[in-house]
Amino acid sequence: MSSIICTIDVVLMTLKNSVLHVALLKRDHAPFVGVLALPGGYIHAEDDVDTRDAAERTLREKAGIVSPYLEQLATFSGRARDPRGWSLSVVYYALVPNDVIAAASHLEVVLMPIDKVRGLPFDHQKIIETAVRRVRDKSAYSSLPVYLCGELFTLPQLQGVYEAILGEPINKVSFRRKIEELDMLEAVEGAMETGKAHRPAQLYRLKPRYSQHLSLTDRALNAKSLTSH
Amino acid sequence: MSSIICTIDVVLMTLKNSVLHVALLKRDHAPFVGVLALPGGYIHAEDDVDTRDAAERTLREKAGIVSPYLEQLATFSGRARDPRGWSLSVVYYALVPNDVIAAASHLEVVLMPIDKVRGLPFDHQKIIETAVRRVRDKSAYSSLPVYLCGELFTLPQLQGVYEAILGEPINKVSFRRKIEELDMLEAVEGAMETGKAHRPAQLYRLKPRYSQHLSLTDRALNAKSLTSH
DNA sequence: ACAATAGTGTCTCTTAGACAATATCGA
DNA sequence: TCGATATTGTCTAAGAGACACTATTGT
Repeated sequence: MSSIICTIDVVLMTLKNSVLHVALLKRDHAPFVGVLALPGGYIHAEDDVDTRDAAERTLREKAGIVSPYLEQLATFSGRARDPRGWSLSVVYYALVPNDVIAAASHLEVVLMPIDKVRGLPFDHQKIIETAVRRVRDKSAYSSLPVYLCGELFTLPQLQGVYEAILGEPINKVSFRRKIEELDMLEAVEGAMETGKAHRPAQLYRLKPRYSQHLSLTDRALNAKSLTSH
Repeated sequence: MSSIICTIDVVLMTLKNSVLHVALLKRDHAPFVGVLALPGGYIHAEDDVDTRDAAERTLREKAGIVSPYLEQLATFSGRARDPRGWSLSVVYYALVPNDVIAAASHLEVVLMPIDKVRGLPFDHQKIIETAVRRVRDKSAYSSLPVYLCGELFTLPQLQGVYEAILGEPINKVSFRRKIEELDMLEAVEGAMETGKAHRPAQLYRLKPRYSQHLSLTDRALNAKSLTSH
C-alpha cells in the first residue's frame, strides 16, 4: 500500500540584479546524480515533526540557510514524475535576500534566473513555474516582497523589488500610499542611506509582528497580472 | 523510510439556506470508525494517476459526486495528527450546488453548517477552517462562487451567493459591474426565471471556457476580508 | 392598480496615477 | 552651485457605492 515515495522540495528564490533567481543544487543521490535540481529530499518520519520541518531541515542542511519566509506551495504527485515510481513531493517556497545566499554559500548553490531555467529533472520546471506565479500573484496584494530585502531598506529600494517582481513600473505616489496603508514598516530613527550623491533616503524595517506574516491589501498594486488560475 | 501514511481528504462544500455547509461522512475504517469526518482515504498508487485523481475517486465512491470544481487546498502532515503514526494528507476542496448533493445522496452524506462543525477526528477541524478561509478569500476576487449555483441562475441569485460567502451585503450596481468585468457569464436567450410575483430575472450560465477555471479581478468585491495570512 | 423585485441611469465620494514642487546629499 | 534622487503636495481621472427611476410580473 504505502509504496509511495514521500519527499519535500524547496523553491528558494532571491532577487539578483533585479531579476528573480531560483537556487539549484547538484543532486547527490540517484536518480539524476549530479544534475541541477531543486533542493529536496525524503521526509524523515523519525526526525521531522511535519513537512514544514522537513523543508526547514533541507534548507539548513543543503543550502545552509534559515529563511525568513517559508510557505507551502502545493503538493505534486503521480506515477510519472519520478522514475522510481509513484511519488509525492510537498513543495515549499522561500524568499531570502540575495546576501543571505551569498553568505551561506559554503555550499554550491547555483542561482539561475527564472527565465533561464531548463532541463531540470522530475517536474521541477513546472514546480518552479507554479512558485513564480504564486510569488507574482501574492506580491500584488501583500508585503511578500519585503522578504527579498535585507533587514533595513529604503522605500525606493523596496519599490524596485516590487517592480522587478511585477514586471512593470509602479507609480511612486501610489506605491508609498499603499505601503503606508499596509502599515507593516517602521522607520528606523535617524538611519539614512548614505554615500549617494543625492538626498539620502530613510531606512525602514519590517514591524516585528509581521515576521513570517504578510500584510494584505484588497486592491492590487498594479493593474494586470490577471492570469486565469 | 516510507512508513508514512499517505492519504487524501476532500472538503466538499455547498450552500444550503444561504449558509456554507461541509459534507461529512461516517468513517468506515479504523481509527474513529463511525465518527463523522471528511471524506478521504488512502492514495491508491496502483489505480490513482495522482492525488487529484485520488480525490475525484474518493468523491465518486464515497459521496457519489463529480464536482464541477476541485482544487488542491494544502497538505497537512506530521507525527501527531493520526494515532497510527506519521501521516500526510493532501487535501482538496470542492464546491457543488446543493441539489447535486441532494440528488447523489443515496449515501449518508451529512451536511454541517461550517460554524457548527465540532468534534472531528484528526486535524479535520483545522482543515475545514483553512478551506473556508480559502473559499472566502478567493470569492472576493473571482468567479469561484458560481460553482455553488446550478447550471442556470439569475444575477440576484448569484449576488446572494456572494453575500452569503463574504458575509456582508454587496452593492447591486457594483456587483453587476464586477460580474460584467469578469466576463464569465452568458445570458441564456429567452430564458427567464418565472413564477415570482415580480419582474422576471434573466437566466445566465457560465461561459464554457470557464469550466473548472476562474475569472479573476484585481479589486475585491467587498472591502474587508483582510486576514493577516 | 398594487406589491415586489429586476434592471438602469446618474451623482458623489474615494482612490489611483500624473505632474510638479521642494529637500538634501556628493561632487 | 549642479546633478541626482528622495519626499511631499496637488490636480485629474477612473471606479465604487448610494439613490432613485423605470420595467415587468403575479395577485
